[in-house]
Formats: sequence, C-alpha cells, structure tokens
Amino acid sequence: MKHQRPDEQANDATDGLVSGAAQPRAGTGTLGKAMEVLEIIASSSTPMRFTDVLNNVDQPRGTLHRQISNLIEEGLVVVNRDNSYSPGIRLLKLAALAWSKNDLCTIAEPHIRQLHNETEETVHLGQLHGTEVVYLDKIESRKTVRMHSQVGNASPLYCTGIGKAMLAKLPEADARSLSHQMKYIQHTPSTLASADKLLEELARIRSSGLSHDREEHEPGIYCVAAAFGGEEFGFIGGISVTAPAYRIDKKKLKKWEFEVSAAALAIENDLRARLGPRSLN
Amino acid sequence: MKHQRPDEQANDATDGLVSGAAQPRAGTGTLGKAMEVLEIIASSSTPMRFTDVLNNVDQPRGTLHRQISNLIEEGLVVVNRDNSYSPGIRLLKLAALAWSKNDLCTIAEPHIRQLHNETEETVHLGQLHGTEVVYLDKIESRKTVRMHSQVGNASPLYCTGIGKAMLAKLPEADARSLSHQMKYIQHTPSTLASADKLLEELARIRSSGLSHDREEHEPGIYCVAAAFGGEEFGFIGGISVTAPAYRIDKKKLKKWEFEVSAAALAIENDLRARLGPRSLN
DNA sequence: AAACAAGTTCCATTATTTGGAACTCAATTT
DNA sequence: AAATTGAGTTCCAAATAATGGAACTTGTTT
Repeated sequence: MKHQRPDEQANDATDGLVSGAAQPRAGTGTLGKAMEVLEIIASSSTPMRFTDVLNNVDQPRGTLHRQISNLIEEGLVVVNRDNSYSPGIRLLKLAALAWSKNDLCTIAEPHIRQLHNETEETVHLGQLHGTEVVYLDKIESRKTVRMHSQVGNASPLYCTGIGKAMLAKLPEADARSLSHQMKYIQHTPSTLASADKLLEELARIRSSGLSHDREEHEPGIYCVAAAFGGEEFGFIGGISVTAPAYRIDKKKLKKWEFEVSAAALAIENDLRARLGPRSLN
Repeated sequence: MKHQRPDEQANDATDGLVSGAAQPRAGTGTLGKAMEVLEIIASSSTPMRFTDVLNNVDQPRGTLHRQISNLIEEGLVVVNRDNSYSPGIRLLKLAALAWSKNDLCTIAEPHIRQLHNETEETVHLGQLHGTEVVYLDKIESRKTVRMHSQVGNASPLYCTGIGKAMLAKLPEADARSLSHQMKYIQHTPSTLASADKLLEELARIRSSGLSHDREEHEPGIYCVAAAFGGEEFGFIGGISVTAPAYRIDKKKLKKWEFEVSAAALAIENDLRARLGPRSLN
C-alpha cells in the first residue's frame, strides 16, 4: 500500500515517521483547508470571532464563512453566544474512540504502570506528531489530580524529555529537518532554544539512549525519558518520569534512568511481538 | 448571525438544540463525506481495511481511496501495519483543546466536585449531541481508576439517566423526533427499548425534574440525573450520580435526588451569570 | 439618523472531486 | 510454473463543489 501524498515530489527526508502536521501549512484540498480553519479556532488562546479567524487565514470572507458553516454543521465547531467559535463536542467523541483503539496505549499501559510503581512519580506516555509530542497517557504521582488532564495535550519537542528522546531516535536527517521547523522559546534559563544547541544535545542522547529535561520547560521540573519505535514500527513514542528537582538525588536519578530505559525496551519488545514483524515494503 | 445550514428547507423541529449528528447521514459537501468516512473508521469495533470501509460507505473505490489518503495526510487517520486504519493522534490533540476551551466543563467543575463530595459516588457531566450523550467530565468514586476513562465517550439517550433527563428538557416535538431516530437495544430487562415507553418516561421526568436509570443500561447500576440548559443557552447538558444498586436505600436516594437537583440548578444559574444574558436572535 | 463595522448571501468563474475502468502486486489455486 | 483471484492503487474526462468579489443585511457606535 502506498497512500502517497498527492503533492509528493521527490521530497525531503521528513516523511514516514514524521506523521501529520502540527504547524500551519498549505492544506490538502478541501479537507486540508477546513482542518486549517479548525486548528486556528481550536488553538487560539482567546475565543475568536469571524473577523479574528479571517485575519489569521488567507481566504476571502465568503469562502471562510462557508467553511466555518460546514464545520459547524459537522459538529466540529460550535458558535458561542457572543458569536465566537469553539471546537465542538464531536472532537471529544472521536478522540475517545481514537484513544481506545490506539495499540500503543494498550500495549504500553502495563509498563508505564509498573514504572509508576517503581518510581512513585508521574509517568507520561507520548508520541511524535509533527513537531510536537502528543501525550497519550499519564499516571499521576499520588493525589488524584484532575483526571484526563494532559491526555491529548501537545508540547514542543525541544524542551521536553520525551520530545528530545524521540528526536534522537529519528534518522539524523529527519531530526535536523524538524529542528529547523520549530519555533524556539526560552521557557527557562536552561531551555535549549536553538536548533544548534538542540542538535548537540541529540548527539549526547543518541549515545546514552536517555534524555533529560533539566528544568528546560518549567523551572523546578526535572524529567528522565527514553524513546522507542522507529522505522521498523512506523512511529516513534516515548515515556518519561517527571518530578520536582528538589526531590531528586544522584542515586535516585541513576535508578530512574535504569528503570526508564528498561521500560522503553520492554515496550519496544512488546510492540514487536504484538504488532507482528514488519511487513516491510 | 445565522450560519444557516445549506440544505435547510422549512425544516423539522430538530434544530437549534440538537446539534451535530451522531448517526450516519448524508454529509455536507466534501467535508461531510470525509467525516463520514472518518466516523466509520473510528467507530468500527474491529480494525477496518480498505475493502471493509468500502463496504460500509456508498462511494466508488477510487473516490474512497483519495478520501482516505487525504484523511491520512491530515493526521486524522493512520495506517496500521496490516493495512487497517485507525483514527489518528491529531484527534486527541484537537479534543484536548476542545475540552480545555469548553465553558460548560469549566463552569460545572466546582459543582460536580461538590456533588461528588456530598455523595461520595461517581459523578458524570454530559452534553446532548445528536442522539447521544457525550460525557465531558467524570469524578470517580474512591479508588483511582483509569483516568480520562469515559471522557468523550458517547452513550445512547434512552437508557442513561443523563440522556433521559436531557431529552425531557427538550421541547416535546424535538424529543419526539429524536426518539424515533434511535436504534433501541434491550440492554437489560428494565431498558425502555421503544419510543413509546421512552416518551411515557419523559412525561414523568418532566413533572419531577429528575431522571433515574434503574439498571436500564447495565444490570446492577443505578443512577440519578438532572438536566440543565435549553433554548435560552443553546445547548443541553446533564449531571448524574451513579452507584451499584445494592448500595442505595430509600433515604440515600432521596438525599441524592435533592443534591442532584440542586447542583443542576446551580450550574444553570452559573451558566446564566457567566455566559451573559441570551443575545436572542 | 448617519456612519461604521461585522456578519451573511449571491452567482459566474474556476478548481476539485468524482467514478469508471485499467493497472499493479501479492497471495492462492490449478 | 502459470493462471486466477482479491486487494489496493492510479488515471483522466465529466460532473460537481469551492471560490472570491461584490452587494446586502444586521447590529453597534458616533
């Protein structure tokens, strides 16, 4: 099976593994345009009204109006009372189905649970999607916090443990290509906020197989991560243990590094076993 | 603002409140057709391959193939190694954004939390979507069960407490219309598995303002629910307290009925206050 | 009441989707 | 080993849906 992209033209390296798109781009036909509008509405930090959307998309008024009408009719967008738009409920339903059918979630579940038991800290499961990590699962440390928190949330690759680990697992050309597509923000003093710094770090991660978020995204938050998957599997995922920096000492860190590595390996083995050997084209 | 549906023609009663569509229907232009295919892929209980999808949709092979290719390129569908399709990660990301922006979730949160504290049982928040309830939030009783479980899940209206409560809050013509669109399944001996039985029940619910699921969906599971919202708000939602039947006695039931009613009322008041008075067209 | 802004509709032009048939590739069967 | 089937993929003229500019309606401000 090929399912070649319509516009694929002796293209760049960034392909098979680097699925989907997270950044704004030229859309695919009518569907792509609709999704572009939906993404704008969904990701704006403040509720957008018609004109706000219009200013963020390169489309004539009439066209945009019809596109939004279609999104509304499909339940993908709802109109609020002040005429602003929000993403619709139907997305929740679709996502719940997507989650329940996701092999990675099912297969990784026992392993992240065990990792959580071993470390007693918050454990994440994520997957590479465009230039972001999308979190697929999370087990909170202790206290029952807001559930479902985080699942589906997307974060940048360059400042998260899982993100860097996954990048390092990618063929170098792909990693380089992605590094240059990102918009870097210096979240904390230690954020690696440039493609060059990031690529250096990736080299280190490649040799150790482990990635660390040393308060690079949020001050005071430290995390150890490892990735799995790759060409053989058609996707890349990662897991991490996260904790407040003050709670960690050298010894604990070593222990976590070992446990995270082991869990990532175990997941990869399970994937291979459960998904069957690659039917490589 | 009107955002009239393209095909709207001196139409039926089922409109403003009964948003979106849950059942298969004729789609809206290109987007609608794409969503129809996505919905088929997402809701099938077993992984579908190309031909399986083809058999479930009224489209020629070539057309379907391109539609799926587009869905794949947009990250809404992924191809598994055995050439079957699954809904894609991007849906999770969109849903997480939708959830975080949903006013009802934010506003109802403290109330369902309080209801949970009062009853110490599982509490749900749902919203009417087509002929289904979509659950927006849930607070589990006691034990930390699988998180995010349920959020986004959809259930039928006729056999759930929230579903029936919401139907009863709808103008009678709409409720009647919806009742006839459903596919009834006798889940348990007490399921109201026909439009007639359901409509009778709705009359009872209207007079009391409270709805009960008397083991109508799952044997042994009882639930008390109430709805809020309506024409004034542009949507209908509901909350419920659920528990194993054996854990409930007359006295406890009365208490819950009171607390659920009170919470629903409180949410409705908050909605009115926070969303501002209706800018009624 | 006039001016302005925001949202909505219209329709000839243009671009995309459609759908049937032909093609490729792999897995069976003869 | 050749032939047959089934699944997936590609192609292109015809049909259909999307486009985009301008006009219109509605609601808000001066």
